[in-house]
Amino acid sequence: MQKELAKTYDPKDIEDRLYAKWLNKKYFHAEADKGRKPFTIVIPPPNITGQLHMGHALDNTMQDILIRFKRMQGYNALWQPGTDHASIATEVKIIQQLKKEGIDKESLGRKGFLKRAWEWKEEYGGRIIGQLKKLGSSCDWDRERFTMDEGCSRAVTEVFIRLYEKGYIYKGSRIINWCPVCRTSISDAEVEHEEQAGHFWHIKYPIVGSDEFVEIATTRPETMLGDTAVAVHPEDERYKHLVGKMVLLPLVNKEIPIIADAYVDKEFGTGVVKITPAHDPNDFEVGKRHNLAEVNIMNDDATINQNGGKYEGMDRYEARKAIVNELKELGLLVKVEDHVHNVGIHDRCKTTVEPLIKQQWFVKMDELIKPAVEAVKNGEVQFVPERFDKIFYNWTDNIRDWCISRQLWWGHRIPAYYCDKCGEAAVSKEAPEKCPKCGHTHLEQDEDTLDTWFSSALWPFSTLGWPEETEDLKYFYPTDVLVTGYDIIFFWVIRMIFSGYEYTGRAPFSKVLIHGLVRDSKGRKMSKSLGNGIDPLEVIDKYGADALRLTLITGNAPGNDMRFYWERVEASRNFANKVWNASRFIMMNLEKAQTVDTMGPKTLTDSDKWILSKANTLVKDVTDNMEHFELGIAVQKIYDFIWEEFCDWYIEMVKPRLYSKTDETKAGAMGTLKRVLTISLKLLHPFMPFITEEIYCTLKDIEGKNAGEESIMISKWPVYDESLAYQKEEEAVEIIKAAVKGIRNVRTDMNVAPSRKASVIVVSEKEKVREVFENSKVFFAALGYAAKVTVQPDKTGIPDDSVAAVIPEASIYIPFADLVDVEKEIERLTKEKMRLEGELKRSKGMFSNEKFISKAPQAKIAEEKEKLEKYTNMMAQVTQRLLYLSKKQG
RNA sequence: GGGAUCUUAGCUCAGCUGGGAGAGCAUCUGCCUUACAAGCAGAGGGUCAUAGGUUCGAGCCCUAUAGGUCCCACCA
Repeated sequence: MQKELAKTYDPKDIEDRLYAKWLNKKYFHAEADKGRKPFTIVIPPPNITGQLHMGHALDNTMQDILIRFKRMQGYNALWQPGTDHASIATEVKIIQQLKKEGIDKESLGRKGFLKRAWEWKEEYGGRIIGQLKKLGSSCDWDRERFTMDEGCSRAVTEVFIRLYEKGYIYKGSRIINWCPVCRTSISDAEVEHEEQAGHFWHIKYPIVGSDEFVEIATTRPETMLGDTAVAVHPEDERYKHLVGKMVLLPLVNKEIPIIADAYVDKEFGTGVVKITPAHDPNDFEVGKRHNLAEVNIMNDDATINQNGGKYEGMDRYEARKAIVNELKELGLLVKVEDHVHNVGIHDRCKTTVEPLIKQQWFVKMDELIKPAVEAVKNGEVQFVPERFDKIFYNWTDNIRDWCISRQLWWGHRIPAYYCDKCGEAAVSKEAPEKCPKCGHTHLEQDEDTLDTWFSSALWPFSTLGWPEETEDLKYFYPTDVLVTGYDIIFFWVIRMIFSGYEYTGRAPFSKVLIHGLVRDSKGRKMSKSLGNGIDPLEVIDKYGADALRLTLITGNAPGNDMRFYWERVEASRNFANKVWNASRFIMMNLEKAQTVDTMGPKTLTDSDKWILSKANTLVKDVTDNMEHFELGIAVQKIYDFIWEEFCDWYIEMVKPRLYSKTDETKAGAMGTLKRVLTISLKLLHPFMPFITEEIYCTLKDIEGKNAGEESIMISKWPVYDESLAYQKEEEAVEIIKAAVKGIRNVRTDMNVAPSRKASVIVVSEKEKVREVFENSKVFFAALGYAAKVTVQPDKTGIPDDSVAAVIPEASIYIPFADLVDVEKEIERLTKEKMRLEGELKRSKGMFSNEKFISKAPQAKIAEEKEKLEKYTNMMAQVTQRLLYLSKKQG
């Protein structure tokens, strides 16, 4: 430990060293301990492919603040860390890597591919963990987990089997979202919608046995290859007579029926819809209702398959062109309109999703979701801010079954085994020895893996040992808060909630703290393609982790997006520097005092009591804000207190006492400085862990006491102390502050050189006020640039050429013989009078309103009364002085 | 089409259950005062989007309007 603080604050000097110390001392580690109350947060596991971005930095800073706060409050705080295997993201990465080596996935085979993937995980999977450490995250790294580790995998299998046996997991041939680039199915949540400018092609389908046509309009003409009907609304008079007839599907030359279905909107397009059950979710439903054939026309890479006849092998967009051209040649293309429509794209690769019919595994959601909805309704799970429960309901109210199978290799392989001989499917933890139906001994496991969110959904309890009833699970579960961005409520939060209820019978957490996105300075999303991302590590490197953390938290309300500005980081760094230097000042004096031995008894002056009282209130307010997750407000209060009250006022007030050789209250000043600094550091620690630790530890060393406490992060969070509520002293110091401000204003107005001192005469009729000034002369003189301070009850002996600063309780006169221009002084006081007139008007207005007096709460009325008195008093003084001056002037 | 949210100082944003408008940055003025120029002391700048309503009292609650952002939704 260093004996004193370095001259200038350099985060690089301290951050890594302190983090290593914390790790070394095992401060982050938590063990189940029935004697203590737990507080648990599970980290949203970052992808192993991930690099720390601003979103992570914000998310994890918030979690670290909460966990450090609770740890200091005495909770047995566990921040459970880990990473996510991120099936698609990782698989894509590996494929890219292989491609560079000229290897393709298929030729490597499943086994070889997985070997490569695990190697990749070992090499890069820990990268983001190291970055989280740079940020200061106090995760219990001894407990680091991975969604594909043994325990989590066991949980996944367990859940799959339970749901299967309950009938909630089923395999079925349904329409799903297919990504032709990733060659896998994806869930609804993974589809983004994007408005695209497209076309509306109007096509004529000839009616069999007549010369008539029906005209249909489509945005995707290529799908006509898979049409198995044409539909009209049952009550559409225009087409009623056609229902039951057949049309000849052009190009394919197949007869398909005209059916009636209420799904068709009479007003839209031509009122006639082509039905392609295999490539459109709506048409799929219509097809089911009317027993239509499902003709799949596409291969997995979205090229046309053999069902497309001569278009076979063409890409879907090539085929579209070719088909439109041919229709035109045949005279069947009526017109082409511009049309803006929503296109589904895969959120990972931005490829246009193709709806396809495939055999997939699904989770039946309707029953499963019920307890989750109930939990949010009755408040067992609360979103912060509350409004996000609406987003939650919006999703749960329209829930559809969850497609969980993926045609990928990297992930949890589905525990279903198929008999080679009879095709029977068996779902079990281990591969069955023989087919339960025919006894055949050769079974093949399902090729598919599970949606990556299937395992993340179990994260709050799988990481604590579930399905085993471990001590950890019993003690740390349910967790307390989940902190995450609003962008993954659907993917993750909802799935964790229903999973928690289904498998553990309880909500996985009681609070969900939602934050927004960190955008660039222009308000755009940070993205790789725009190249506008800011690397948190670069910020840490330039300004320190504390500055980054402070920047991310200040001025940010839960659920709201924020913009990133370098200027704001700079401001945060400046604050860190402020704290550093104030601490340095205090330590220097503490050290000096001990050697010089001029310390008297620990007498506290008004100003000591004032700052202690302020600090005490701060403790209460900040604690309260933190309990309510108002982190931005909390840190703003700490910031203001430290900079304004503590540094700009208290430290300045205390200087004359420290520098004096005879002041008997010196020891009280020292004690107060140290005490308030300690409180401030503790309150600030969750937000700025490094700098506070460095100062705290150094401070201890100098005094040589409390050697037992070796780190601020395991020190006790301050609590409100009734005995420190010095109401009277607070008021007294506020009077002095007002007087000092008044003098400073007057001096600036008069252009008085800063070096010039003057005597100051304080006039107040009130004895108590005079007493306050007498008691505070030491620092009042220093802050008020006074050579000499006189306090008196009346205006006796005040030179005419004085300027006056008027505060509610007193008038302060400063004689500036050569400087005072009486006319100018009159002008200044007149301005002040006008201001007071305005205040008085407002105040009197309230009291002339009978309803205010009869209906407003007593406290409010008393408050207003006091103000009225103050302004009346000030008004009297200003008016008197003006009168005197103008009389004197003639 | 449904829903959420925002509109507060030049810029970016706070503003807890309604009780005299705040911060950071920027601008202007004066200071290298021995903790800090990454600083100190001051100043200017806002009919809190608009129009109504509730209330003794509205930036805050209600209604409507305008504009922005976002989410959800099967309109071919």
